[in-house]
Amino acid sequence: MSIHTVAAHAGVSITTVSRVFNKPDRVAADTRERVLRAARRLSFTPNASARTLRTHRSRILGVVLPTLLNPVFAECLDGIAQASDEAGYAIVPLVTDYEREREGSAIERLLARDVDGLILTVANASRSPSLARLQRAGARYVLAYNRHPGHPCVSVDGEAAFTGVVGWLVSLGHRRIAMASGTLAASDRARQRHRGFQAGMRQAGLPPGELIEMPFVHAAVDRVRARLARADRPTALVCSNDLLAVRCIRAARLAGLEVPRQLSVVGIDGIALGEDLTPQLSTVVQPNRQIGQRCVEMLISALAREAAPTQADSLSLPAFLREGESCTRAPA
Amino acid sequence: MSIHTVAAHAGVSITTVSRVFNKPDRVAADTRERVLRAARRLSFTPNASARTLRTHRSRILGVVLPTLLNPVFAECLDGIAQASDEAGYAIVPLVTDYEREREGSAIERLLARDVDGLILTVANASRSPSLARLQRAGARYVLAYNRHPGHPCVSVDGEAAFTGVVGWLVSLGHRRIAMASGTLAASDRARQRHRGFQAGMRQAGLPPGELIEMPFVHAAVDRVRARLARADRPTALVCSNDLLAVRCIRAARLAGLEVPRQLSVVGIDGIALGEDLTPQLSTVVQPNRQIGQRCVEMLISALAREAAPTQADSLSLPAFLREGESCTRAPA
DNA sequence: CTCTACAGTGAAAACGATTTCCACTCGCGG
DNA sequence: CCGCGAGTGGAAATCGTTTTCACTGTAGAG
Repeated sequence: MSIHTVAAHAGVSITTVSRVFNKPDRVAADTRERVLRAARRLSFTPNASARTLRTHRSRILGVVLPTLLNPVFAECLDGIAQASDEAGYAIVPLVTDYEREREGSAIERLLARDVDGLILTVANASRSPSLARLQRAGARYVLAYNRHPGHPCVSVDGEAAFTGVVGWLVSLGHRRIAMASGTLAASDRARQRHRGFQAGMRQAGLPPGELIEMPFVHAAVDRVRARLARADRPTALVCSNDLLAVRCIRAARLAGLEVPRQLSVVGIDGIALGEDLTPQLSTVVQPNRQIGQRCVEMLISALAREAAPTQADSLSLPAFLREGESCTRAPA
Repeated sequence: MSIHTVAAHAGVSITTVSRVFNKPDRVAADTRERVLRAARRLSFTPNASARTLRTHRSRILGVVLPTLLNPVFAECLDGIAQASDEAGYAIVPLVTDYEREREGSAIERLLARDVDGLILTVANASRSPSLARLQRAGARYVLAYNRHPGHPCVSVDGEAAFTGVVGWLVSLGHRRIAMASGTLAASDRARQRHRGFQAGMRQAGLPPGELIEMPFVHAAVDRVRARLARADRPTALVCSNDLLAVRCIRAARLAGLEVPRQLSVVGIDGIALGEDLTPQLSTVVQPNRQIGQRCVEMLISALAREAAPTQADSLSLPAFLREGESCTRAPA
C-alpha cells in the first residue's frame, strides 16, 4: 500500500501518482480521476513520515503551554485545536508545568518532530535562551499571552487592563486596594499586571498598593485569609488571575467576610466558568479561544509566504472589564 | 545536523551513533560517552520522521475528546499529556464538540498520521461505526469515561455513584429529588448516570425522579430557574456534571433560593475548581488526570506486547463522594 | 598454539515518499 | 517537414534513521 501499489492499479507511474497528490493541475483530468479512484479503493494515504522526511513539512503545529488545569490555557488550546483543524493541521501540545527547563526540552522535542510552527506561552519572554535560539534559527513561532517587543505575540494588554481596574475600584470608593499574585519572578505576565496595578494606584494619587505574593496558588486560601483577618485589611483585592480570584473569594468567606459587601474581588482572564459563579466573577475578560485561533492564523499565513512571523505581526487583542457581582462600592 | 554529523564529530560510524540512542548497552562505555558529548555539543535529536519511516512506530498517541472547555476533559488531557510525555510519546488531540460525525473524521485523520494508539471519549460507545471499524482493524485504542463491555475502557461507575448520591440525599431527609442533565440521547454516560439516579429512587422506595433535560448546558440557567420557581420544586438537585451543577446553583440564586438551605445541589466529575467555590461543590469526584494517565499506560503496555488492548484490560477507577457545602438536610 | 566466541564496530540496504532531469509520444500550427 | 508544448514515464538522488551482516581483535578453552 504505497505509492507504487496505487501506480500499478491505476496503470500510471509513481511520478504521476505523486503529482496527483501534490500538483493536481499538472496532470490530465481523466488520469487524475483514475488515480484518485485507485487510491480510494486501496484506501491509500501518502505516508506522512516519508513525506515529512523528504519535504521537511509535517502539517503539525507544536504548542507549548504551562498547564491545562488552568481553564485559560484549556480555552486557548481549544481555539488552537479548532483553527488548526480547519486549516488541515494537527497539533502536538506539550505542558511545562511552569518549569523553565521543560520549556527548552519541549521545544527540542517539537523541532525534532519537524513541526511547521510553534505556539508558545513561556514564563519569561525576555530571558529565555530557547526562545532566542528559535529566533536565531529562523523558526516559525508565535507567543500567546506573552508580550515582548522582540517577538511575534498574540496577547492582551494586561498592564493597561489592571490600571483600568484600579481606576474603576477607586471610582467605587476603594482606597485600600491590594493585589494577590503568584511569585512575580516566575512570570512576566504577572509582573506586567502588577505594574499596571501600581500605575493605577499612582494615577489615583494613592500610595503604592500592597502585594500579597505566594509561591503556589494553592497557598492562596491560607495566606490571603490570614491577611484578611487583620483589621487594616484592604477593601478590594485585585487578583492576577481568575483561579486565584476564586480562591480569594473562598478565603474571604472563610475569614468571615462577605463578598462583595465587605470585600470586592476582581480577577483577570475571563474564564467561562466565572460567569456562572455566585457572585458572578468581576474580571478582565480576555478572548482566550480567539487568542489561540489568531496564533494559528498568523502562523499559517506566514507559512504560506514561506517566512517566519515577525514582531511586526504582533496582535494586541481587546480585553474588557466584566463588572460582575464580586465588586461593589467600598464599605463606609 | 543529522546522525552523520554526530558520527563525524565523534569519530565513529553512524551505526554506532544510532546504537548509542537505541541500544546503549551494545556499545563500549567510552565510545558512548564520546558520542553523547558530540550529540550534546551539536544539540542533536534524532529525527522523528526518519525513525518512524524506518520502524513504523510514530511515538504519537491520538486523542479524541468532546471539548476542552469542560475542565473534566482538560484535566484528563493534562494527565494524558504528562503520562505520555514521561513515556516518550507525543499526543495529537482532536476535538469533536460532541458532534457525532466529527468523531469519525477525527479517527480517520489520526490513522492517516500513523499514530501508535488512540484514546477516545465518544458520545455513544454502543453504536459508533468508527469504533467498530477500529476494532475490526485491530487498532490500538482505549475509551476514556465511556464504559462498554465490548471495548477496552478506563472509566468510573457513574451509575453506582449516582445511586449512592440519591441514597445519601435520602438519608439527609430529601424526598423530592430531581435530576438535571443534557439530552440523554446525546451521551451514553448521561444515560448511565440517569439510570443510577432512578435506581437510587427505587431503592429508597420513592417514585421515579423528575428529569430536567436540556439541549444545551447553556440553557440550564433559564430552564432550571423556571422549574425552581414553581411551588412543587425539588429540595435536591442531582446534576449530570459539575459545570451543570455550578449553573444550577446560579439558577437557584436567581430564583431567590439559598443553596444549600433551600436547595441541595450535587454534581459529578470532581473538577478542581469545585473545591474552591462557596459553597464548596458537593460532587462525585472522579480521578480525571488519573483516567488519562491510565489510558496512556494501558496503551503503552499493550504496544510493548505488540497487541491491542482488549475489553479484558478495562479499568474501573474508584470515585468518591465529596460532601462539600452545597448539600444539607432537607428543609422541614 | 590454534580455534572459537564474543564484544565492538562499520558498510550498505532498506523505509516511502518527493523532486529533478531527461526522454518520449502525440497532435497541431507554421 | 519541423518544432513546440502538454502529458506522462523512467531513473536516480535525497531525506535521516534502523537494521542486517560481515569484519576485526582479543580472550579463554582445548
